[in-house]
Amino acid sequence: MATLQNENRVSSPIKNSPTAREMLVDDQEIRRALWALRRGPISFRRNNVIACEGDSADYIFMVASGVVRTCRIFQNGERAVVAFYLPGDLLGWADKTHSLSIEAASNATVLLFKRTSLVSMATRNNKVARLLLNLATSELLRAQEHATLINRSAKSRLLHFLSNLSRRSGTRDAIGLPMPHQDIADHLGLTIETLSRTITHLQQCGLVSRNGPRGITLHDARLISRA
Amino acid sequence: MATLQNENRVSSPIKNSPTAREMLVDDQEIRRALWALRRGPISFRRNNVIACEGDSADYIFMVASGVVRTCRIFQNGERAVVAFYLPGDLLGWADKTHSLSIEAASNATVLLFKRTSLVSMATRNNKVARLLLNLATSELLRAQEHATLINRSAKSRLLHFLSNLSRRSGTRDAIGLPMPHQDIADHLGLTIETLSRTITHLQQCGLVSRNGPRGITLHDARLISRA
DNA sequence: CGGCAATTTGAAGGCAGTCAATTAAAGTGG
DNA sequence: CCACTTTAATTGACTGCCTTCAAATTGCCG
Repeated sequence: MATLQNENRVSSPIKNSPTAREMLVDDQEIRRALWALRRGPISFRRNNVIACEGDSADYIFMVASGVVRTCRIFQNGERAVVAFYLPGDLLGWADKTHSLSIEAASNATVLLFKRTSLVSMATRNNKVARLLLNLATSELLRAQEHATLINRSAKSRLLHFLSNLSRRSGTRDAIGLPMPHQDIADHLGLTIETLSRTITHLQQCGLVSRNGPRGITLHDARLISRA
Repeated sequence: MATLQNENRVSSPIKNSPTAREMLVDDQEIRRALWALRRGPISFRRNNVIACEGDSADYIFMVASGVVRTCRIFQNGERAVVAFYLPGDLLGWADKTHSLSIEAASNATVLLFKRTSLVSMATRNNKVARLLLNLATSELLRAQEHATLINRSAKSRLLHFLSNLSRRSGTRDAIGLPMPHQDIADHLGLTIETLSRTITHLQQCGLVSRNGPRGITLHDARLISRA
């Protein structure tokens, strides 16, 4: 399909950014140092609010299990899901207050870190400093990458999302979508109807197949970033 | 115009994030410390490439004058302008290589900072550490804010862009657009035709007025974030 | 003044949105 | 375990916003 090959980049520029999980596994020393600062884990059920827009951003969160989303609600009731966070991801960077609400997209458990503690530890341990900078940088890259979807078709947006999710969650083929279609639609700037139709379309193109409404298998290996 | 009021947020959650310029002005000590590390300034003419996608990200850039843009080119020749950077802004955060090309959107001069030098200085001076973290955080917020435009109308996108540009450039009313329409269109995910039509539309609504093709005056004070 | 680039305006078509109805799945209580 | 309720997902017909293609106009710089 010509449109497809043209619209989608085969390579992923994010591949050089190790996930939080990878970096933490790499360095036991840092893990132990950070572990001493943690609060939690705290459990949240799906759709529970972890932090509100405007709340003081005293804590940084790390997803331990499940999926967490950041949202903005507009005055007309529309919602934008800015990002999803998977186990190992760190979220909640902000200067003073959270600019987005933080919510559990599935049942989830999260760890809390006092922001000032992280910063002061970073000034004593430059491995921690590099880790934090890398984490912030990789989240910036993800956000910028997501922003490039603004002028792309529904098909492109969905393929981008699926291959990203596949890579980040570490599964090479079958993806069990851990969040409802409405969340994905609000993340990609589509309606749930268009999302459903686009999945069907990709299926007809032979790019994906479905295992029930929440199960999707990516077929085209080019769409899966090589680890 | 009901649609307008509903679609656009009156408040800007970014207002709490000081710009690089403000923070640098605030603290002479940090300014002097960083100034010692600078290379440059280097001048670039409009459309000159400052760094290519894939280049080793050894240096962080600070805009001294003019406007710098970060871009991605797709295989079909389409371009996405991910962000614009104004004087005082820091850009080029990356793990190992730049994931976007960095180009001069107008004639511009930039300063260079060796990334490893910045990081090691941050581990010695926690004011510098906080500065860097704040700068990275505020850029993350801008990128996330931009990503929320993905499901909004052309009018919303343009108003968002204009009020942001007005606030960041420090001008309260008349904005001299420092970049061509094509750059703005590629940034907002629109065509230049739609951009032009949308400007005309805003003018007919009485929200803006024009002083020539590059000059725009915002009328509705609600759209200008209060400093 | 001439030539080129940038912007504006017009007309027609396409992709995604809206509205509405159906089907499937998940949660609840008996 | 099954009937019932509620939520989530799919499919269809139609509308609308933005794009595409084309042409005219303006502005800039030699």
